[in-house]
Amino acid sequence: MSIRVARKRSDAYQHGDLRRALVQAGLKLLSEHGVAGLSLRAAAELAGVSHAAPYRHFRDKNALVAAIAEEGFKLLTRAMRTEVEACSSGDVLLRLRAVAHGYVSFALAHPAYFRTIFAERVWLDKNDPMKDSLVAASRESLGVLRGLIDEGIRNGHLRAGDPDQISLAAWSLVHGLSLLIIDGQLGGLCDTPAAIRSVTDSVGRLLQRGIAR
Amino acid sequence: MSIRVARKRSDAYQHGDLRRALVQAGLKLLSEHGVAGLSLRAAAELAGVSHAAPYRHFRDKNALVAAIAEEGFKLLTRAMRTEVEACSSGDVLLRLRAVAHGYVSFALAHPAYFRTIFAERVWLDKNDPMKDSLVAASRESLGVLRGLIDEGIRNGHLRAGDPDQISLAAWSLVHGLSLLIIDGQLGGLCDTPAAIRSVTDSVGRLLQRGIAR
DNA sequence: ACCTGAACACCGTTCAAGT
DNA sequence: ACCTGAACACCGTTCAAGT
Repeated sequence: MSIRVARKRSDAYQHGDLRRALVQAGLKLLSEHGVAGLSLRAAAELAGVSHAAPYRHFRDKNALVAAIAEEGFKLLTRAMRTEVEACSSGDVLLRLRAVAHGYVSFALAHPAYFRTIFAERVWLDKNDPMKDSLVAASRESLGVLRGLIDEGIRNGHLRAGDPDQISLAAWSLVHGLSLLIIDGQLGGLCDTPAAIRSVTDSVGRLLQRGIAR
Repeated sequence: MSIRVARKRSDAYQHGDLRRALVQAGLKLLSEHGVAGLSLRAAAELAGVSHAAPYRHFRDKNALVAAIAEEGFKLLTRAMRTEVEACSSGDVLLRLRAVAHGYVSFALAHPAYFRTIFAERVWLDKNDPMKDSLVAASRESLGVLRGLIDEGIRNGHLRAGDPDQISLAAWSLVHGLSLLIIDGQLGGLCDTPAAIRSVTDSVGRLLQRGIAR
């Protein structure tokens, strides 16, 4: 996907929607140059604006990263929902596997983006006024998984248990697997989409055997 | 733990063991100022040496990070071994839980360090001549987990299965859980050692139910 | 062989000044 | 209200020069 960044016309006094343009620029930088390539100055330049201009819209770099992360969670949520709907099965276990696949696939397709979403500094900055909406976006992402687990427990396809614990286990599993792959720990094990599905499924099945009735 | 960095005496021509001093300085910077606080220039200053001196020992910052990561894997390995030995049970499942606890505890005790160990750039740089020993250190870490799983399959405490798959699932689970906690995703759920053990155990049990005989 | 100091191209952040 | 340009304190990296 090619990301468009609205540039300020050089004869204009104002940009119009600089905030949005900076977020788009950040996404472009992340996807083209990785985490290290994301800088306020580079984003400002892509938006056709001076390097100090972003400070009218974000109080620091971390605030821009938080805005990008929020956008990222929405994309992650959509990626998981799309997989679940494509599955179109009544079987909760199959749909859980689809969510897992959506999660891992998103991470592999947008590694720098995925890492940025979970970058600690975004989460540990208590004063960020944007934090509420970021947390909301994150909860919605996790909600896709959580909803299926609740449903499985309710209709008896999953063994009775604490849904918080089960969600956390499932989330940890797909999160860890995603990071091990994109950090290169598995030595290029997952190059093809088929290989991704195979690894995700086989790892997921082991947990499923533990939580299924 | 307070980390000592050997400084060059200002009247001396050479440092003596600058390479080692820079790695120690890196560890100190990581533990005191986080990932963002780790810079070649700051490490050089801690070692009492000019900012260009490190380039006689590391071809770039990434090479220093790789050396730090190698040291980190050794500490991680020791942390897991210590937990397993303290467990002193013949039960593979109990010892697996001890390994899991060692892994997660290490991550929570040294978050910046843990993140650095797995930083993608360290792994994706194919040309780094140090990569072989880094990979060896990483394999030894994973070997602690892997050894227990092999043993469990051999003596029948674990269900028969592909040990690669089972190891990957277990590793993904503890890795994901560690990162979700240190990245603040769980909202300060794990503040006390008891809470860490409780979460690790409950999540681990779900996977164990899937892989135990 | 090992280290220094100056230099270059980047950062994030602040602030007075412009429109 | 929004943006610019200069400034400051940091980076990583290179390179001629010193011991």
